[in-house]
Amino acid sequence: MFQIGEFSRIAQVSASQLRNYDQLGLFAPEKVDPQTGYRYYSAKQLPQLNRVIALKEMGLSLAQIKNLLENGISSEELHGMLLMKKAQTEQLLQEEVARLRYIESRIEQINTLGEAEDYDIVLKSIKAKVLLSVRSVFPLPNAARKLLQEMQSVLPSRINRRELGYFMAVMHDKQFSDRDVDMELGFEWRGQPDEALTISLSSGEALRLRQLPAEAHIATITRVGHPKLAHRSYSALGRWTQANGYQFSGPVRELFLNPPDPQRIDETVCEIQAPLRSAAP
Amino acid sequence: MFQIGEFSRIAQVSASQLRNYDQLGLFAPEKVDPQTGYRYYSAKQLPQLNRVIALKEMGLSLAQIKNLLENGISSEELHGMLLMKKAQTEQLLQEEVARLRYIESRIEQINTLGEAEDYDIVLKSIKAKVLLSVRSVFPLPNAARKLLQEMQSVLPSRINRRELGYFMAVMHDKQFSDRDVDMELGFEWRGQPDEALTISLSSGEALRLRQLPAEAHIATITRVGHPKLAHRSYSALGRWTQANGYQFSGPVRELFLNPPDPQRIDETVCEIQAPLRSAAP
DNA sequence: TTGCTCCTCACGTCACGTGAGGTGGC
DNA sequence: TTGCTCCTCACGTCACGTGAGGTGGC
Repeated sequence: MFQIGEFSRIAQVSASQLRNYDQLGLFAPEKVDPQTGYRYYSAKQLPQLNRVIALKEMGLSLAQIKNLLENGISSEELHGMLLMKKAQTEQLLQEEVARLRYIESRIEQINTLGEAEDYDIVLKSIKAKVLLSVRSVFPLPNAARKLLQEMQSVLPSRINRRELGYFMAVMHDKQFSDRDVDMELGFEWRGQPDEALTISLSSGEALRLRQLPAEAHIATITRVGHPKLAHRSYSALGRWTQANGYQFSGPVRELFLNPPDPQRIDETVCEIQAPLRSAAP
Repeated sequence: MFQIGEFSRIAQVSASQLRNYDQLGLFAPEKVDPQTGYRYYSAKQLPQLNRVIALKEMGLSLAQIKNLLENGISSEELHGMLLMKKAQTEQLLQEEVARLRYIESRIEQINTLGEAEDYDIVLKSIKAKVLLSVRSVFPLPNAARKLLQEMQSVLPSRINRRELGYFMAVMHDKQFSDRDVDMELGFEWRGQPDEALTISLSSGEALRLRQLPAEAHIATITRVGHPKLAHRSYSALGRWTQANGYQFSGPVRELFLNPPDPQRIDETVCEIQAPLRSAAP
């Protein structure tokens, strides 16, 4: 018979772990001295303890292990549990790989720029949404600004303010440019979907409801300042996307948390959202 | 200004997280209503929050992030921290890979045997130790047993019992067999190292102190029963080692927790220890 | 008698999540 | 007035590690 200390040295399991397992009813000493409370373990118990350790090694929780040992699980059930655990572990592994790439991309950033970027890129996901928008090709940035102004003056008389969300732009061009931009402009729509809804504008175009699909992985960067400086954020997004093993997979969106106000254009806050997919390895 | 709920939706950070960050002094709302305690955040704060999220994503703790933000860390320091974090993450990644292999080997086990093994393999590490031992080629298992008996009768008169640890065997053969086995037999030595110590045996051989090196990675299996059935454990070790991406890297050891007693030979408890190295990929 | 080992609480860890019980703004 | 959102505690999570304060065996 071994005292807890000797047994813990043999099994390479701490004494506090052994006491813990005893208390949880997971693995009890063969004998406990009723006078002193001393726990005594036998060598024969080692295989039993090793089973606990092995199951723990596979990432099962102590509660799961207890359940499993008490109910004398069948091979099929264990097989099923292990398959599930395998999937979870593969997921975790992916996350660690992503984390590692993330760190490497930051190190790379410092190595090339001499410092970190002003704004940080964060991975998110977004649900499908409906936009009340118009799509058009804008020869110059000014044309887009005029359209927004018209929307802001026309909409309040036609629409309940509470049905509108944030102002958004969807960039349908593959290349970043500020000339002849194919862009969709509008507001998130929080009201009932109504296919017939049409709001005509002076240009002859009209705002209509359009779908924006959900995206499981988007890279976002939220920046403060004049929209004409957005290209820096775009190039940061591009570098990040490549360094983290992704590719752009759809039109980039801009979500304006502070709508661009001509009076306070330098305080514009905009989240650029780039849908991603994993790059082919 | 946004209330906490709206801000949490925009940033995709839970409200309880935001309250937590506020309390920790990590990221505070721009304004707090003194009457109601309501927290109000501005859109301009998003980049600041994103910095916290980005650092968290890289696996830094909130305490580290706070420290880093408060002391306005330099690029060099950040670079250093990231390199360290990278090493840690690579380590974690390795562990996840090992865990995954471990799970896969168990699934494989069930697939081929129809059930799990009786005994579980556990990875450990061991320190260097000294053995009071004799090395010899034993034609038959019986010869080894006789040697052990002689040691047990001779040693008590020559050595203080407290200087001896467990009985061990070191298998110097590459192949598992029970004929003409090149084996080292002896006891762990807990006393002072003394090169001159020599205990002669009737065979003409002598027990001497010998070094056993430390091993960072050993696969162990602890089994109960007659030593002649050990080959099952050896083949389990072999399968496991291959499935988990290792190779044997040195002589296998057997540690007898219950010394083999002819009267109770079926109660022998023995831990088989196989030193490992990573298999070339 | 002196170490050594063991015992049982109780609390800390880490980053939140989840109520309970209550209040402010449209 | 009715929801809705917010507030502050306080406690739970998970698997131990770390004392404090005390006792048993050679």
